[in-house]
Amino acid sequence: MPDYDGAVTEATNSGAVTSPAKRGRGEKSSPTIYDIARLAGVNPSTVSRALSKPGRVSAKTQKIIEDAAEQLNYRVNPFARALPTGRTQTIGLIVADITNPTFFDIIRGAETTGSARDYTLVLAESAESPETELVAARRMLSTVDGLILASPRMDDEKILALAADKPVAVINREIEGVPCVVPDVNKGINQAVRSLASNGHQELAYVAGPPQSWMSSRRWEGVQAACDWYKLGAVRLESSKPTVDGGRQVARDVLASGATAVITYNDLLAIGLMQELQAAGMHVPDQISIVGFDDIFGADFTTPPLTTVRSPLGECGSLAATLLLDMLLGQDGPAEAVRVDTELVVRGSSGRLIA
Amino acid sequence: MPDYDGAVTEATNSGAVTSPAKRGRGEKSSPTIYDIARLAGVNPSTVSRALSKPGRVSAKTQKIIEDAAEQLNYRVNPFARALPTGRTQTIGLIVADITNPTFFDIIRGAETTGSARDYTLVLAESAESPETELVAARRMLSTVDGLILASPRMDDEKILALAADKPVAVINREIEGVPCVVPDVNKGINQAVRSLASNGHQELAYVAGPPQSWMSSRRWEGVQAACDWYKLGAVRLESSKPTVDGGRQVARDVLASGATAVITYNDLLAIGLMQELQAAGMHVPDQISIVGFDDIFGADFTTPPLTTVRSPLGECGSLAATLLLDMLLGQDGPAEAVRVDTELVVRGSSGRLIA
DNA sequence: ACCGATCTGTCAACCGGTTGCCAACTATTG
DNA sequence: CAATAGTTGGCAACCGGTTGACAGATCGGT
Repeated sequence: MPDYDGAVTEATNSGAVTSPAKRGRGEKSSPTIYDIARLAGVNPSTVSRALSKPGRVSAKTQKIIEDAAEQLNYRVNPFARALPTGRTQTIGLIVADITNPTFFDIIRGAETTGSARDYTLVLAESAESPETELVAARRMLSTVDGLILASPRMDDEKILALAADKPVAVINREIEGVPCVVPDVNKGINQAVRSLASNGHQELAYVAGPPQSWMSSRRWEGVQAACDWYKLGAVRLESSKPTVDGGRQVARDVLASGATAVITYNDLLAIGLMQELQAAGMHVPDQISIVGFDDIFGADFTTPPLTTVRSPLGECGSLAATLLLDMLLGQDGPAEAVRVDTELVVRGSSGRLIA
Repeated sequence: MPDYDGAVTEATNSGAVTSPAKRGRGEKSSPTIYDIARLAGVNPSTVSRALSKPGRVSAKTQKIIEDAAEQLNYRVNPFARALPTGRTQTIGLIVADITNPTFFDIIRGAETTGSARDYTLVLAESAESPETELVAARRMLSTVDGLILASPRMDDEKILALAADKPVAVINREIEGVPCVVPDVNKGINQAVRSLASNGHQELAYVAGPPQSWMSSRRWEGVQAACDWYKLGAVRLESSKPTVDGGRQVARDVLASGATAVITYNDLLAIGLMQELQAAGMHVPDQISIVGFDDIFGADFTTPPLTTVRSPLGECGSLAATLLLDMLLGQDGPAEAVRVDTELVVRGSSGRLIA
């Protein structure tokens, strides 16, 4: 069965190198259902039904219309369809930072899942700013069928307001009444802290992420709880930004804290921190152990390779897209957050403390 | 002056957690120019002109209408606007692989430049397949005002066919009649080969990228020319895919080639190659020097950090977007490809050959 | 005060689909 | 064979802006 939402056929264009055909009136613009109707000898509305409402027209007419459509190489005009229906076959995704590898897998997961169900992904970034994020979200909301917010920085109430308008799914944050996909950090954190404790560490530092980050708070809580259990001291340090550079800047505070093990909000911080500590002559992991979060691209390039708590980010993106698309089909979102597992990936940046 | 293309105002929504308002008829859907017209006591067409054709209506009426629009928190319906005009205020970007860091900066560059001129970026990936790329391009073309192809894999003629339809800009490839942004690899390659020659290398291997990659061929040509000049032997090796994994797989061939210096099509290959060679006991750079391409995120995380020929990818994305947007304003594209400079970034993975 | 030029707002058609409603047609059944 | 139920196709209104054509209003110049 041909797919009128994205048919591909060889255009009989012999490589003219003029400027693109202007959309002027009377130009040879793309065929419409009216063209098909004329060719098939039926009413345009019948064509519309044949192409989008399966079963509404008789098999015979259906066939005639489909043949005519194919002959004309017809493709629906998405705007004409969107105008009366509001449906656009697109979903929006807003990430905090396009160049942060953490989001790569989320983007790909959402894109792949969306494509598989004939939805196009529209991407925007918030540059880690709650305001920019809200602007982007509002602008998007009018053009997409639903929205995925990955690690949103704006307030819960803003998100709820958006969700009241169109379906919204959230990754890396839990909000009552909005479908969420959240890595359950406790398992991974417990593994990490246990591993550090068994390697002789007694004082641990957590380098936090952006203050608006819900996930950063959860991770800190998880670290505190695990440290309590394993009888480690835990101190929280702030970072200026959740990037490699932010990690370098926080190195001073880490040293000053006296901790021998560090868990950072994300891998970028961990990498920057490790670089700076090594530049200052510290030995990782002999003198200080470093554990990151997310297992991003590049985490295993470092020397030593980074120990990290892996979240299945691709799966998060894919799950969020699935949740969203199911909601678009009229299903209710899940009653509570969908949790995915995290796990410790032990590499070389953590290990026995050599006093 | 308020911006009706993306106004943000506090919605007076008190956090109801029901499912999103359905787009049913008669719902409290968003205000239209008809609502404004009624409120302002003018004709809808006047409203339309006031909001989009500066100068066409009197200052007084303009003011009245703008006030009414603001009062109603009006925002244009993009579909209604797109239907008669064809303009959508979006540009499409197709990349070969979303998770390849090479494209991160391109994406961000295009996104930033687009946003600054009130265009939204729509992203798709081709998964390195010419067919998928064409499908994605065709699907996009009907919904965007223009298209950027980053490192396209499809044939020139296909691209020309697309370009005949809507403005297209291309990155990392040169096609007669289509505006292109192309890093001029020769400068960087010359620096690289000279550096390698001066470090005692005599046999060099180039690890090629995907066969459809125009840029891979240019790089190979550049390497050949430079090796000729500096009197080095040059051999070309094929990779299965332009990823870290592909780099690992080609390590065997590199060793078999007897080359003491390797230039790879991109950094991912270089990183994988280096990992595999080191795992096999080789010492980088004492026994073999490795030079990558692009200076992607993470290239400096490796041990030793990667020497690489940097292309200003962010600038490429930004330039391509600028070219495209200028064409949308009616300007002609540049007569020939826009070239940006490349330069060698010397890090630890290349150096003196210790025989 | 008159006249043409310019400005400003209105009318109506249009972009290309979707859909409620109705009439005609087909099939089923008594 | 007629009555009834179920299908199928057509008509026309509608989604929300844009725009060419035009007429009334305004204005400057003489």
